[in-house]
Amino acid sequence: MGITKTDFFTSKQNQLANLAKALANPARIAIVEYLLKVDSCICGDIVTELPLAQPTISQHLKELKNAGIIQGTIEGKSICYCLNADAIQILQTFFSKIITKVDKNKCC
Amino acid sequence: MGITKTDFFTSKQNQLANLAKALANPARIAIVEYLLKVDSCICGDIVTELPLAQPTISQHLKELKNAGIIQGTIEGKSICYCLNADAIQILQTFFSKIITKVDKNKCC
DNA sequence: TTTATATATTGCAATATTACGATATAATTT
DNA sequence: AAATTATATCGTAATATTGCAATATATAAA
Repeated sequence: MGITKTDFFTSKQNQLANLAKALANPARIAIVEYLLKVDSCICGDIVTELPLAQPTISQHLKELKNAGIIQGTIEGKSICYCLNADAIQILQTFFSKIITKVDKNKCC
Repeated sequence: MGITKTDFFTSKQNQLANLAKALANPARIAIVEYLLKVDSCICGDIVTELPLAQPTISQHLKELKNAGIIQGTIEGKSICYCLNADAIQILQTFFSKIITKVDKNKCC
């Protein structure tokens, strides 16, 4: 069909999948890395930094914002974006738990 | 277009995006969580566990395996799957670095 | 060797994603 | 107010993803 069976999974599973989906693109990884480096910036800075058109960057920022990975604050005629550690913490916790719990000896 | 501009990004950025993409689906999150619980299992166990058809589970397992998140070992007529902590470690390291480096005071 | 069991592959329909040109919106500057 | 600057939205084409029925493959059991 092409539609994920969201209803059959828990809200936690859907939350993790949505956060992962927001980062499932190299341009959005690059945006996150850039924001980590400069702490905060405006959309135009990213357009200059990455080899993608302005509407494309704007769309990627929207997806990161919808997922809660970044936040945007209106500052005059531009919008200041920065990372939201809380959302990334959810992913970090999930992967940390896996790392500590995986028992290589019980693997096949 | 619908095609990611892979060539314009670093291999590290593409690697992180591909790992995230492998987990960007609640069914695959559920598979990972199930594998974490039972340490290892066969495809049929997951088909019983999740509300998806056998070909769909098989496809999800293939994607997780291609991304390096799980490994499969042939055991007679079935295939034993388990988590590969190394791949998940890459994501964990990335997110840990973000968490420790994000400076909330420099946010907008 | 026929049958059963376990998983993978193929083919397809429905939907989602990626990218961008054109254009809209909204605040700033002149 | 008109021009400029910064970002968002719309529309669209190309491609990718999701899910499954049908079928193929491959090993084990009878």
